[in-house]
Amino acid sequence: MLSQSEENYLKAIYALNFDSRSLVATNDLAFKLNTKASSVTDMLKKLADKNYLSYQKYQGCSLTPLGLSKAIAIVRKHRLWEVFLVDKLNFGWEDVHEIAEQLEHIQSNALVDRLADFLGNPQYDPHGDPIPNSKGVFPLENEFHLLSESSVNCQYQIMGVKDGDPIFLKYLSGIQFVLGTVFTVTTIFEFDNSIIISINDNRIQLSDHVARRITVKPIS
Amino acid sequence: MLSQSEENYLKAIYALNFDSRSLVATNDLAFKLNTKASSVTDMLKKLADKNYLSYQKYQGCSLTPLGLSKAIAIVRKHRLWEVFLVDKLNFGWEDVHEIAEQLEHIQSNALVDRLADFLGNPQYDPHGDPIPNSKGVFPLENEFHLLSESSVNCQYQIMGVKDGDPIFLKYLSGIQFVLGTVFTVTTIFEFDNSIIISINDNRIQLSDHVARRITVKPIS
DNA sequence: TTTCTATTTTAGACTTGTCTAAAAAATATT
DNA sequence: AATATTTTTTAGACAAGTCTAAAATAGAAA
Repeated sequence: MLSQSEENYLKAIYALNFDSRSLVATNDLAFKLNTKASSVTDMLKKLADKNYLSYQKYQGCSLTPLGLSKAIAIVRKHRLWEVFLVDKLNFGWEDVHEIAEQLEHIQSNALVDRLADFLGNPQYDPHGDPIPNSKGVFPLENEFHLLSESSVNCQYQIMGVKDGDPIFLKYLSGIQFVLGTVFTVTTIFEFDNSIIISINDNRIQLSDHVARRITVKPIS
Repeated sequence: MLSQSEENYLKAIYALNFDSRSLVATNDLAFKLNTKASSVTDMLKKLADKNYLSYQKYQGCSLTPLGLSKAIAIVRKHRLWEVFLVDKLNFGWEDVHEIAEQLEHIQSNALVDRLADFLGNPQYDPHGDPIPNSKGVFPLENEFHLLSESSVNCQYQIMGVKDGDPIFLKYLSGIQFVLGTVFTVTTIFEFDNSIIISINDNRIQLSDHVARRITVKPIS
């Protein structure tokens, strides 16, 4: 059985390295978890002892299959609860992250599975992030890509936002830029990668910073 | 802000003494919380410092208004989540307590209030326990109960029938047993729970089967 | 009223998760 | 290659919450 802290570490390691390409650095984890590197070192030793991750002094860590499955289970819970909060309780999508951070630690397999059924086994959460099934398998990937990789004069639909910051989300809602919105890329400025899009005749300029955090789907 | 442990202590004190009649003993709390008396003493000091309860060495404790309102808020959350689990996720009412014990600690006023709305602001949980509203006020108790739970020599008025079967209703009218009828319980036979009532000097025997389907109100 | 017993508190220790400050290792710079 | 810088670990401390064992108190019995 994992403590909430331990679960948060596994989730953070997964988030920093979900493609399992390289090792996760102690400092990066400390930053992500808003804690100190020395605390991270202590926890990594403990989780390595429990076989949730492999860890070599000074080299960083990576999840074992056991740790990975735990991390994915937590992600599944988090995203299902977000769907519940938005779809059933009518929360705004920018307000649900903090509550889901708490709900994701509730321990009960039956609860998660029944919740998923109740919600109609959704494949994506309100931010457009994929929800793994009870076996940890993610829905098949589609042709989504980042807005920062879009092309001039193409039409796209916004499918997800890769940043939970409420201020950012509020900014997007403010400019009518919400999940499902259809728009056209009008201009791309090479020198800073900022882009101009048009949403029903409104032209809006978005920085590269913003464009890198938005997932879009090309419209046929 | 209260820790989960602190919340559990407040809830346990409330449960042991919700009529605020007397002081709660350290040992009783230790038993209820499945912990040791020494741990309880430590926590009582801390909660008294924070003004959630009043505590005198060797005398026991009782909740302050602040502590009481916190305890009631936790009870509200617990019972609302139980309704959610049973009504929406189709859990059996005997399986929900453990999960609700976890959910009751989720911190978000908006969540509780929206959950209550979503559930239709229920007044009772699946076990029949009353659910306080967001201000901590419990639903008005009505003194109705089943005729099968009546006492000998008490006078009652019939308030409802929990069975729509026309033959049953016809039988009741036949013995003058209609809504509003006042009667006295004369005898209760322990061996089969059948009872004898008298309606203006007529004595009538009713089976437990019948008594379980009739709601009564005690007369002053 | 004194003694016995049950309850409660204190004292000191342990675990978890965190911290600061200093030491060690890895990496970058010159 | 030697030095400087950054990253990471160690060492030691602290708060929360718990425990055991011993001491203090309250209430009951003699």
